[in-house]
Amino acid sequence: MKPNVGIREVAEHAGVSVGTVSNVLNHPKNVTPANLAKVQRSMLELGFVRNDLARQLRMGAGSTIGLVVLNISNPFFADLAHALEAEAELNGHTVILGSSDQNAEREDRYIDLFEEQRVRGMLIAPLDGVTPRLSRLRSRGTPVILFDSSADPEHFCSVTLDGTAGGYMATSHLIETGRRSILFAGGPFSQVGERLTGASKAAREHEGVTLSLMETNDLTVAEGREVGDRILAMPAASRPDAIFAANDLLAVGILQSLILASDLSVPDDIALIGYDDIDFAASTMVPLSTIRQPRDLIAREALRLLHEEADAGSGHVHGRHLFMPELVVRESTRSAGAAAGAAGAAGGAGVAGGSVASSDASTARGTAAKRTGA
Amino acid sequence: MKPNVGIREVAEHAGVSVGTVSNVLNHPKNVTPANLAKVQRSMLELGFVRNDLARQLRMGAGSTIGLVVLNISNPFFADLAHALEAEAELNGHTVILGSSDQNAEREDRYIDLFEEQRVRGMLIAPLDGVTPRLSRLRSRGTPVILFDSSADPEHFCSVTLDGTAGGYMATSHLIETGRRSILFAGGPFSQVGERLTGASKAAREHEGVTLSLMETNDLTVAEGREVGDRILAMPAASRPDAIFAANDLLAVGILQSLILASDLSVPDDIALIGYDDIDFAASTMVPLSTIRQPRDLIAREALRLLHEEADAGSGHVHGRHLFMPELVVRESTRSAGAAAGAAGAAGGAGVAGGSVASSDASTARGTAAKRTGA
DNA sequence: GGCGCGAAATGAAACCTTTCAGCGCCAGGC
DNA sequence: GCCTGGCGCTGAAAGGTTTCATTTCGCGCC
Repeated sequence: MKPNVGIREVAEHAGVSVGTVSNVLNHPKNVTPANLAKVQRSMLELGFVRNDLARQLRMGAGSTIGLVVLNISNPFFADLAHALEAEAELNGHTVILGSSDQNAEREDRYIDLFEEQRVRGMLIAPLDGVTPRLSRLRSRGTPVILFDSSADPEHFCSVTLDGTAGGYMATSHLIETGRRSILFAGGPFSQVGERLTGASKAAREHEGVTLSLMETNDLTVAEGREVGDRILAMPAASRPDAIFAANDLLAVGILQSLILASDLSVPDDIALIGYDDIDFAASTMVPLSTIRQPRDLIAREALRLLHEEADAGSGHVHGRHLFMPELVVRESTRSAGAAAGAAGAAGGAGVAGGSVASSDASTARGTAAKRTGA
Repeated sequence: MKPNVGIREVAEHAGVSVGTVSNVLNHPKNVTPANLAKVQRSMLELGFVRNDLARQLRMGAGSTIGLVVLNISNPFFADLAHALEAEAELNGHTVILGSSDQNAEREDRYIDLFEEQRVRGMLIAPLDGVTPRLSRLRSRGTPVILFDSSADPEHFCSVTLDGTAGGYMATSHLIETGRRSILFAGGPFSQVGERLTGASKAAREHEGVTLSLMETNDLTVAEGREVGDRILAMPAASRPDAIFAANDLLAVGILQSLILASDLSVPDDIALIGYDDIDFAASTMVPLSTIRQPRDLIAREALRLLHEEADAGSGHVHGRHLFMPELVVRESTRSAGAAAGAAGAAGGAGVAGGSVASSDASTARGTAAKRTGA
């Protein structure tokens, strides 16, 4: 219909210069009320829409934030995306989405794509830790914030939950409710390594506790059901009395599988704890105990860091921000005898051990962040 | 570090003109192999990254696709986003995300934001049907594809499941497995109207079937639990013997609530069917019968339409694309007596009624699309 | 009435790319 | 040997905005 109507047409129509129109958009207070009104009327009449591409081009950098997650179908990432997007929108920023689907090639393509789009910064849950590609990206000037606490805090900002503490909490909780033979299910281990580390630490600190492992290819419901089936196939005597699933999806699948075999009860025969506290965790047949990650806090902090890095330029000091997770006790780990303390969201109650990680945890109370600067 | 390195610096470094560098990027075959190699080497050495903003600006329109959904935390939309994004990435396009959170103001802001970004097109699950704002958007030239079959096919392309057919299928299935007193739970009705229409049509076609309604504010697990509680509060005699929940989240909540009250059994006392077939539907304590929506097909078709509309310009003929949903039978509607036919994903088996919608459904078999052109 | 000052408006430059008309050059046909 | 055509390269224009050095205007004050 109309050939593109730009700032120039508006200026002509309103009888002012392009500079004035630009000022109306960006520095209204430097414009006479009379002119302001005139220009605004012209904009309406012509149906002017500011071209953000040109704007970003001229201004040097984007108003867009790239998010690369492992899989957007995972409710944890969906919630994270949701929180990020709400937070970004407050500043007129926009989130563009990339789901790597656990595929390094896709991850690379998204990084390239986003860099070409001159995103203001990227938030990445990297597949293989920090690759050279990420380093190059950063050194070219694109702020990068990682969801991965194993990153080198010298060169990258990262925002994560303390997976070691979380794993420790979960396992300690299982131990304190009387379980002794614990199975850690999850994988690939490269992705859930910290949780495993925490779990094994807790196990080592207690006499008579054994921790066994079952690695999965993925953290999905389907994989969980397979884990469940494998457990059911074990001789009853050698079955674990508790399972720590590396995320809630897995736990849901395990639960499903165990419960269909009606001779086993959760939590009486086998206790089960997950990780993430996705919305469904409270809605499974046996409501799932889990480790809660404050996604909105993570999102907010990630964006804060991103902006800081974008604004400060090279003078920026990277930091690793570890949020302390929180234990959420529900039915699936109820102790066989009496209930262990108050149920509900009593954070960290079971993590009174002497380790550094756990004392940090109880200090931080699940909300504060600890900064490890460079 | 480096001042931005652009096509110009590359040209200088390689000893060619900017035009040649551009050709290397866009029409490599018009460039001498020698020059091509020289330029590519220079790009690598300088760490050149093409500026997509300038590119899009010059080329007139974007490589970005705006997606505005009701809530990205809803697994149905998360899956849709996932499918879209995978599909878009094939063409080097990018998906930017907006979650309106059932809030008209947010929806508006996203539409504005995306228009300013000169998206190639928008996919919108509109809150209040087609608003004047959407019409204006379209008339200014941005392709708009709706997830809402109630849209006027004269002026918009839309891609949806046939909600009426789905509602009819679900309800017919309940009736055929012997249920007579059916409760439709969901809302706001403006969003699930078609499903309700289909349900009430199926009810009317059968003697002795009553359909009652319970409106919700939202389609979430929490609302579902409230629905469940309300049902439990009813005198046992007047409780429905089947519930058709307008989506799976709601159904999950209802299930949770009913099952915690252990005197009721699903499906024996109350059958339950959901809508969407989210991943969790198969993983709830009682696996949930539901209506499956082929999300990846929808995504693909939506993008096809979007590109068609973007390329064809004003000569484009809008169309409404209705995909036929598919009945997925699981435990939660098992008939009280024997199992009704094979369980599993036996599509449409229960939808042999004489109505137009259902015969279309069995013809289309859940994959084909029916086009209602303008 | 003239001077100077601050506020407001101006218009060209810059951001980085793609496109395109034009130019030089070489091979081949006459 | 000259003309034609084709191929590759060149360099400037265009695309819409913001920025900024300048110009213009209005007003108070001497």
